[in-house]
Amino acid sequence: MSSTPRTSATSAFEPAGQAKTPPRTKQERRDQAEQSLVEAASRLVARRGVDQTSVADVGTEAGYSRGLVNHHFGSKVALLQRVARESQRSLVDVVEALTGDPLESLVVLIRSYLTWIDRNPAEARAFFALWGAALPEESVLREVFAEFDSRIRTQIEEYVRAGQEHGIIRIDVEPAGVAAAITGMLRGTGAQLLVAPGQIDFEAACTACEQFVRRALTVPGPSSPRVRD
Amino acid sequence: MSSTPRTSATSAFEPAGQAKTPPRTKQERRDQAEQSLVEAASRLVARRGVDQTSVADVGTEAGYSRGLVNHHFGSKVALLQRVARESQRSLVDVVEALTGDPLESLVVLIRSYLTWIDRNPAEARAFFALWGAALPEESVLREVFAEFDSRIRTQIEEYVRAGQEHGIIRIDVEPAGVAAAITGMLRGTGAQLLVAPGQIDFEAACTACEQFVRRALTVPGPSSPRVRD
Amino acid sequence: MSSTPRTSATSAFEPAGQAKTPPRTKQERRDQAEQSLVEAASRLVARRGVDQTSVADVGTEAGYSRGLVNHHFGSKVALLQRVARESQRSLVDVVEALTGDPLESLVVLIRSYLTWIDRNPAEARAFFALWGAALPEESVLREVFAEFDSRIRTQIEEYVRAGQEHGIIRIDVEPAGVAAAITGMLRGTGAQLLVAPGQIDFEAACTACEQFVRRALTVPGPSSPRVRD
Amino acid sequence: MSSTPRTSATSAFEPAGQAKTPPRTKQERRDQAEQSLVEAASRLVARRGVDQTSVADVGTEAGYSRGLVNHHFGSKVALLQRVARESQRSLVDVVEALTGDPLESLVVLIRSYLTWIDRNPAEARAFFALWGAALPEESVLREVFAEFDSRIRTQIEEYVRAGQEHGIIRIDVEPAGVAAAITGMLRGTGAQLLVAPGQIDFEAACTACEQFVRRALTVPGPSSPRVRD
DNA sequence: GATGAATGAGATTTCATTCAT
DNA sequence: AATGAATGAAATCTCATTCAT
Repeated sequence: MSSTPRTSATSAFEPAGQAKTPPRTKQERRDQAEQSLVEAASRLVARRGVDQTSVADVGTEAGYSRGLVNHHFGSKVALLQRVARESQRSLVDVVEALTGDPLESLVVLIRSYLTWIDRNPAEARAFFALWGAALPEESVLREVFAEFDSRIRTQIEEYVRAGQEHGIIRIDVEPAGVAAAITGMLRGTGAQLLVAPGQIDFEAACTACEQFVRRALTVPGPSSPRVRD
Repeated sequence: MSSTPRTSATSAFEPAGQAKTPPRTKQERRDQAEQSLVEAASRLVARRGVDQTSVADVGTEAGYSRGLVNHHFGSKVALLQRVARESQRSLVDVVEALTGDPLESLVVLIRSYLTWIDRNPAEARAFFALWGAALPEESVLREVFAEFDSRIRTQIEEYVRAGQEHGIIRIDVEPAGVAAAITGMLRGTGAQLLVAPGQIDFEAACTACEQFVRRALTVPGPSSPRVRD
Repeated sequence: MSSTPRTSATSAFEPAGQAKTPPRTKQERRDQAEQSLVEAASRLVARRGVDQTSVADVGTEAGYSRGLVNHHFGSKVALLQRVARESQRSLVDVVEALTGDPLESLVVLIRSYLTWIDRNPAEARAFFALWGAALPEESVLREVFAEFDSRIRTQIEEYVRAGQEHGIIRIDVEPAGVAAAITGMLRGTGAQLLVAPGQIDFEAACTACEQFVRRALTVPGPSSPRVRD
Repeated sequence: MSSTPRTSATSAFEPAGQAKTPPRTKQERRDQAEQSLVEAASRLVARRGVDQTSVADVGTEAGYSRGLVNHHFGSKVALLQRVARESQRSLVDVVEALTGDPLESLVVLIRSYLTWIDRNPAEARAFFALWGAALPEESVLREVFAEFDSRIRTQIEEYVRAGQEHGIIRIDVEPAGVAAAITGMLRGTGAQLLVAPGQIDFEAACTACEQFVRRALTVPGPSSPRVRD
């Protein structure tokens, strides 16, 4: 997945699709079991939520026994944190794969991310369910997502700053604020797609988000006031 | 808008703060108890999340007995749906109170909403925790939020359409898409404020959101290409 | 109901059918409410059993409030004992109404009782549900039914003894044993009718019970060995 | 029959009495725990009734933890159905072990069954308490007992029919009706023994039941009109 | 490495009862 | 007389975790 990030941002969101062939060594078996458990947990979290998913169910869903989660991860919290981190991979991959024109990169990011949600609703829902579970004050997942959000914003911030340095992005915007707004727009729009899949016109929402970013950041041309779109 | 607390929209964000005096009639007692339970549930959901909040805790937090929630609401789900609906009131109130210039109204909406979150983090966190809990596929809260999100988007959509009819908002934007993008931006930015309160510069994020909307929707002036901001 | 016992044993099992006209005096209102509660309890016990019937449900089913049962009866146990006693009335009435030839009376009793069950399955089921609840060692209803069963058996025993004195019933049967066997046969056959209504041929079962009693008790004729039936 | 404990029918009424030694394999542990739980449930149901027996009590009574019933049976209903089925074994065993003269077999059945009740009042009371709990319309146990009663009646019916074919039982009786009457007599008489143990003369009741069956079914002899008894 | 038997804390819910209205 | 708000005990069931196999 992350080995071909150049071809297209969207390709980073393609399903992994590894075949489940019986591995040889103990370490491979161990890794395979853990991976199966993480994926099973992701499916169940997407379906029922964090607290309605039991470790026994995860073991069974993965095709193993009720006790395997604790055997491998020690506790439910550890499993969830692992699942949360894995569920962030898609966004990290796409953000880190952005190249070229900083402004265009941000526009591509928006479409890539929303397209990933649209095409991988199960994985996306798992991510959002975990993120939603991180919102209460005492959530054990809060730190995981606080760190992660921070990294994403920092990346976007750097793109904005680079664009400003290259004269591609207006200098009268605050990079940190823009990063927060873009990240928020992606999350909030994605969440709406998942809460009511049929009610939102994906293309219209995606286009609007792109317009927001492009028009807000494009340097106003002195002669041609028409913003390209 | 947040500087003029007299308007009804802003007042909707003020804490309720009614004193708990022993009421006379049965109906008053009933109403008071239910209100106390809803507020207690809101506090606990903000703190611990939906599933880590027990109905017994809610009763105790409200100053009553463990069994009162079921006496009044019949089930935990019914209570949560009630809390979810009440937690939406603030946003509904502010959206419905918007008047005057459609574009300015939308900009005001953004600042009002984010300011409300910044100033009422407990209530806001309750709302977001419930919203997060609505994301899994089988969540009993999904329908409540699907309906609610839809209403909010419809309101915003109407503002956009009105602005287009009055020549204040560009006609090359899709009202439904813009509504989804704005709603998403508010939700996602608000959520980030709650996940990592210290890491986000509220003013910068708020300003960026305002810029996104104003620049994306403002009709490009023929003589003065500089978009005001 | 008990005012016309002579016409036919079966008539004693007819439904009471009193109209529920608003009564005048307080005492009448009180009696009417209690009667309504007892009947409601009977219906609910027949439907759901003793422990699955709550006093609140009884009040509601009777068309009153949740609290009326405790207001009138003080406790659930007191209500149940009252319902149990009322549910025994039908059998008591029919047993006490028997007249004429003792052997024929017993045969009539059998058909009357089983017919009552067949025609009043709701009331009958209430009686049997209460009787079933009396079987555990520590049941609060045990004494009520022990007394009642004893009275029924004593009545039957007297019929048998009277028949023996008149030379109509064989003297080589033990009246007490016969009374227990007849009572048991009625109860056990009735219970089967209620457990699996469709599976039992009422007429065949009833006839068999009659044959059992008639043939077991009839004095063997010296010249005509054929037992009449 | 009860004087010859070697026959399999009677042995079915003997207490199980296996010692509780710690088993080796998981399967043995599982079976042992389940058996202990079923027996504990039987004891408690006999003592307090179905609804007054909690699954936690069953676990404790069996010498295990509160949660084991749900671990093994999943629900209280499943446990009760299992207990009901096990409690029927004694009667099934004795009915299926009957051999030889059909009429005498039925007479033996009566004494065997009532004797079992008299000697094993705890197990018998459990069976009857469950049977009593099956009488309400919506009881989850109804089907279990409907099936069971049907099987018993069918067995008895076949005996009657066989007796008629061999000329041992009168042909002017309906086998199905007789089966219902005999089953009912056993149940109802047994129940009375349990409701008021001291008030019933076991021997007299048992003898009366035997007389009922023998005299009702015996083919009237042409030369010797005296029915033997 | 993997299983699953067993535990016991804790969740939701039901409900008999008390008592103020 | 009647209502129903409120309580708190107790029920069933879920489940993370421990541990023997």
